[in-house]
Amino acid sequence: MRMSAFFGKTLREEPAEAETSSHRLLLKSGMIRQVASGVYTYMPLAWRSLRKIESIIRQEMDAAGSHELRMPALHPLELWESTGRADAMGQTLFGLRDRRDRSLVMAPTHEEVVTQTVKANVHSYRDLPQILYQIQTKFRDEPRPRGGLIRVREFDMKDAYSFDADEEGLDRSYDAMVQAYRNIYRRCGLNAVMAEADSGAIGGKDSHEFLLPAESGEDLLIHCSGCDYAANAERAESVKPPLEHEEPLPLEEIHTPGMKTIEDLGVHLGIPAPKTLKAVFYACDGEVVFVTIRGDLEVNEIKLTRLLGCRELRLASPEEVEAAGLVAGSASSIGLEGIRSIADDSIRTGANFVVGANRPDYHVRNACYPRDIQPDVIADIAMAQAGHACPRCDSPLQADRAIEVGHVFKLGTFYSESLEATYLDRDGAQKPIIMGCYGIGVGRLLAAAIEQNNDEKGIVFPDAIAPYQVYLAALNVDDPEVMQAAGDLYRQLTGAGLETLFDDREESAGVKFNDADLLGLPVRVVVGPRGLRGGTVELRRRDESEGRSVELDGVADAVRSLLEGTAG
RNA sequence: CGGGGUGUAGCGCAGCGGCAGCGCGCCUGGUUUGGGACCAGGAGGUCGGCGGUUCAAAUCCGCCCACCCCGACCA
Repeated sequence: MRMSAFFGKTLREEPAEAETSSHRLLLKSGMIRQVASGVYTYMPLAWRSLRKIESIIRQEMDAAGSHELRMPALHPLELWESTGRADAMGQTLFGLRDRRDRSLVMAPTHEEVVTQTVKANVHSYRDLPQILYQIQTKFRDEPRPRGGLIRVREFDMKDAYSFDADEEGLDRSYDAMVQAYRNIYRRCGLNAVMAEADSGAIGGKDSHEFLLPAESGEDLLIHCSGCDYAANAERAESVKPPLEHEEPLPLEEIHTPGMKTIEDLGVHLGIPAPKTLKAVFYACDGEVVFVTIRGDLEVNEIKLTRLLGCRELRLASPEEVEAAGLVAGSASSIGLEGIRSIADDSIRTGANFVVGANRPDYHVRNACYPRDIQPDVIADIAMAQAGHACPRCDSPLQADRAIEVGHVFKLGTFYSESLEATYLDRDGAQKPIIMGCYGIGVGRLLAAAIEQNNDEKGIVFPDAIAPYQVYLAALNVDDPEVMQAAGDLYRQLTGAGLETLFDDREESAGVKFNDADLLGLPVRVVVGPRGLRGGTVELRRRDESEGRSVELDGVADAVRSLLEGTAG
């Protein structure tokens, strides 16, 4: 493609609204343009890159035995009501009405429709297993779109669904998808980490996310420095730092005027956070629940929600706390009655904790479990933190922000039971089909790739997903020799099957070098009078600091060798 | 939904009661040409919208809308 005829321009100034690097670079390179909050036009450069990602995804999904189909984006609301997800999705679901006042939704995902489709086409164990996928536009009215393509309201997703007769079959389908996902990320040049993930309200036995470490990520990846344990912080387990063994001492009340936080106690009494127990009050579907956890730990609300089996969990309001007879800032579960009491298992790790005295401005020393504190339930409800020990191998855990670029999920029979998608087994018994689902956000993958591959000058595209492979820059377009040589090279490169963006614009050398760096195509070829005097041009990989001189007639071969090994 | 912020030319911004501005980009001509060149001339605006105050509103007041950031939320 000749840049003189290309559609789309790079920006000289930094886009004002962009904070994350991928958002900034996508805008500055002219790859995307915002239409509304969380809604973007993909310009030709971005679209080429996205199509390459899609192509890799298709190849790997097909190789895994999955079949591509295409489902609609417009669904009848009734279908979503039949599984209860119209309520569950809430306002995230985009809705509209047709001319006869029927309610439709813009599909955020396709479990319902695909299950309905399979129900009509699968009747026997002989029809199973099946894995179906599509690459299709999803609509989700996110409360807060952010970070350019990181979180948007309209986006393309590869969503796949597996259908099996039994759990073993589901495990095989799941493993096949996991392997396909690993291949996809590897081929895209990305080192995504497969991490244990929360399996959500529907349950199911396994769920994993593929996380790409990046500063602007919305998720926190907990991973082990010594083994391959990795989990989303929502779900991660850890061995909490132990305390030294102590003999229990008698309870002792202390005056603590104005001290309401663990920090206050530390500053004023010299008590380290792990030697305290803090009280947190939650409203679990409206019921106030008392939660006790060691002072150096944070409550993991996802774990707590699963433990309590509640639908909505939030911090209790001050009014609810007061109505329950609790003293915020000086509460403890000592002598607590009439309120469900949950404690993190960290209360077992030590003795002689400082806790609230259940009256204002007083705390108590030397509280011990189980002598003084008897919660109804003790479980792991703490956030794993960097520095905690790995639950598998005891090495220190690390924590890194990361972007979720894929999610795989063993669904079980929730949808097949709701929609009565059954099959007859060998014995003639009717059984619900066992499902899994598997998603990759295509645009988010592009954003994450840029997030992970850039420098102060611009994007450094992984070879396989770069919009073009070669940036061919002619430095002096008014010089007939230069243009002749550049034109010949353009034909040589494209003739050799190399995707080449030919910068034949009437711009200064500096502009072209800067745009080349900004766009981040893997190989840059520079044609200028200086090199031509010796019959050479300069080749340089975007991810290397040194270029090399190459004779004119060997450029295509030289470019190919620079791309080898990483080209998709 | 709570908190913070921003809306003025394609992009980045100044102006904050009295003629609509600057830089970049864009167009024309010329000179340049290996890391965002220079000179001259030019085009481009419902100042987010509606209403109010005023002789006079981009500017003051009110309401609304849009967008960004933090949080909540995110099967």
